[in-house]
Amino acid sequence: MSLEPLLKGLTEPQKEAVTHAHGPLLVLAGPGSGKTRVITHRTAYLARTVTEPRHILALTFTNKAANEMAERIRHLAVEPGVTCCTFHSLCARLLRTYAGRAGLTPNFSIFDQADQTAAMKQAIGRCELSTDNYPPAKMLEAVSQAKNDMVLPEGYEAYAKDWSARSIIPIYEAYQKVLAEQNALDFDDLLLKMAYLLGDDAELRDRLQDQYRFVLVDEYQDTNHAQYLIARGLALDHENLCVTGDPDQSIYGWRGANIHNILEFEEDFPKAKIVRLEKNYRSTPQILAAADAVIRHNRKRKHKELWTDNGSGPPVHVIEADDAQQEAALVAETIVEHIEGGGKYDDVAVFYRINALSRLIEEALRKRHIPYQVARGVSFFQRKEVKDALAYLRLAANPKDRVSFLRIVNVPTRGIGDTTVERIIERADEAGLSPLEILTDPSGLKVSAHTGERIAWFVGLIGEIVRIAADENVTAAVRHAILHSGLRASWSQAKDDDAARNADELIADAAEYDRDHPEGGSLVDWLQQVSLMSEVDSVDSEMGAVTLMTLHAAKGLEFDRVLIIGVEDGMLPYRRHEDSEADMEEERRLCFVGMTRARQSLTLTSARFRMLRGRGSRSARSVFLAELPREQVDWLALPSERATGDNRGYDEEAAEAMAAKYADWQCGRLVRHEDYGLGQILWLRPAGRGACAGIRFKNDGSERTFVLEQAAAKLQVVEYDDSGWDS
DNA sequence: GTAATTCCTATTTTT
DNA sequence: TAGGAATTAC
Ligand SMILES: Nc1ncnc2c1ncn2[C@@H]1O[C@H](COP(=O)(O)OP(=O)(O)OP(=O)(O)O)[C@@H](O)[C@H]1O
Repeated sequence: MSLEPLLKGLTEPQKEAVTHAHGPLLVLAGPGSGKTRVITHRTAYLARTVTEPRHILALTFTNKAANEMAERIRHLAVEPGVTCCTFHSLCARLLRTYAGRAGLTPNFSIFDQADQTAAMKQAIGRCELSTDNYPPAKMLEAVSQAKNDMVLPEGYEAYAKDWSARSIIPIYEAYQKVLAEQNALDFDDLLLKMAYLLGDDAELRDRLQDQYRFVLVDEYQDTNHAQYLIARGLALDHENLCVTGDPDQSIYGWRGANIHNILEFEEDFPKAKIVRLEKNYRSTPQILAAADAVIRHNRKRKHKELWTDNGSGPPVHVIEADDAQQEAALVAETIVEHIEGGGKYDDVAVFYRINALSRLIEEALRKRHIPYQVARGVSFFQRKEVKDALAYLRLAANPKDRVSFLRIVNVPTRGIGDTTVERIIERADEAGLSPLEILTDPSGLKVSAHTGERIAWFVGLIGEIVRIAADENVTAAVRHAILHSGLRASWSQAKDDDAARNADELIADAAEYDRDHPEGGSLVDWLQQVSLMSEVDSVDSEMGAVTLMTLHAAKGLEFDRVLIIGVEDGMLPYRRHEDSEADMEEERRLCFVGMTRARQSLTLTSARFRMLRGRGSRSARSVFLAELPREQVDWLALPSERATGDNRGYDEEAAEAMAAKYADWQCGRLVRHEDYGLGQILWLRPAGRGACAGIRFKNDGSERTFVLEQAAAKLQVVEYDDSGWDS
């Protein structure tokens, strides 16, 4: 196969990026402009001209994206050998291969959220602190943030913003110790350890640079500092690093993603070539115009032109429903009409800001017999029964995994109760051994003969799993764990059919793994794959079903018809508490990402009233709806059936009037207040018949809230000043 | 040591 | 509202 077809379907700038083989390259472009396509074709091009497949590393944001890319690369007549995966799986693989250099053993466990919480509780306990004053979730958040910034406990003092933040140093230290003792890493450790290893071990760095002579990173705007160091470390000398991304689609700031990685790429790599793609191949002009109108309201951005040749489509739809049930029914109705018009279920996706919103939609779809799939890859593996089954396997793979041990020593109940477990743990801590090692030789444990028997049986079971995993395959080990642990029996006794079904699904997953890895597969590797699963991985775009997922999970995907639900003030933009403020710019980018997934038709819906957290709440119109180009949008505001008169935020005329009156008021704009001086608008939101604004003042750095109608006399907008990024 | 009950709280987004 | 955690009864 010649190179011809590889380059044929590309525009000039795309071709430029694909064929610019050596040196740093930044592809900076808006949605649907073919960034992922460039990465794919470039990989194929490199593999077939200047290097071999095994010397190419392509990093993606999700496993699904990695698999799809691998598939497309194959279709471009490239021999196998390209490494195509996420940062996390790359690091996990390398850390296993070079475990010794990183001070690990190759069978380390990877701790997910629940495991991390368990480990954190242990750590807090060891510090003799209470989880009341030091909530594990909060502690983990702080630790994760530090790790994303490559800060170790030793460096935390300088990193901590204030005195009180330092109080977590001993907890952070203890947490790391707890993980190390169990031969476990959390998600962030995978990146952090790899980044440090690359920085410290020049020999390894050279070796890896020689292995990966060309590095490509998609969705670069959402990489964190550790990922940045890894990418840079792998390309330090050859500088064959190609990154693509769109600052307007950075939506993981809350997880430590650093938008400056992409903004400062040129400074990091002065020799960088920059390619901009401005033509959108995905969406209709109507969708692009609407998305652009919204994202324009972000002040901290550089505008990018985006145009399309695509034919005109229907106007963007807005549906303002009375309540969430009605909204869900209308979504279902829209989908039914789509099918009656000859469309397919596959073409349709429903996005929402938080997972909880999927429920009503699911109900409505079921009522109309609409097939659907929910992107919930991860939560399957977080189900109690699945985690229980996995704990047996993880313990078999890594006997030091105390979290897994504690999870299932007595699940299902087998007569190894709290007192016995306490004694085991005590002994383990004294002897510096793992609980399982203590049980292997329980002579020093003062337990009854009966308990001793149970213990011996348990140790035997784990041993069997180890043997089966080594001699047979993963499927057999999983099946053995579920069957012989008594888990299956306990579920059928409790008539828990769901649990049994999920266990079967787990076995099926293992079977698929065994099929895909006729050789070279292992329990450790399967467990790793399971741990690093991403949310969208389970989505099948050809299964004849409507797809439901969060806006975050939608990144990088595309659908003919997109519906975004819950576009209400407080939901999108999301506000956690009534009085907290959303990161408006990131919320707006999230909305933008969702909108730009649509090829043909885009519908935004909202509900004036919805039940949430067990109580009802009313909400005002989202600013993002107000930012849409009114004249180009087909707007349907359903009349309120509730004659309470209590939907102030939705008073049409008031909203219109407010929009006109405060047209100049936008986030990021500078304002002057008679008393406080110069300030910047941090956020705006409708309130009653007017608007509320949060403003940070330059003089004293204070943040104050104003009701605009009341403050109008003292507060005014400073004339337009495009101060861009540094404002 | 186990099972049942109540209570009680936490719910953004995810690798 | 729903899930887990703690408390209570057996
Ligand atoms: N030169 C081209 N000719 C025809 N179609 C193209 C071309 N480039 C891209 N496309 C199509 O446009 C769509 C979007 O491409 P792609 O997913 O690569 O964009 P992207 O920039 O990565 O998007 P996003 O940032 O929104 O995820 C895809 O369906 C792709 O096939």
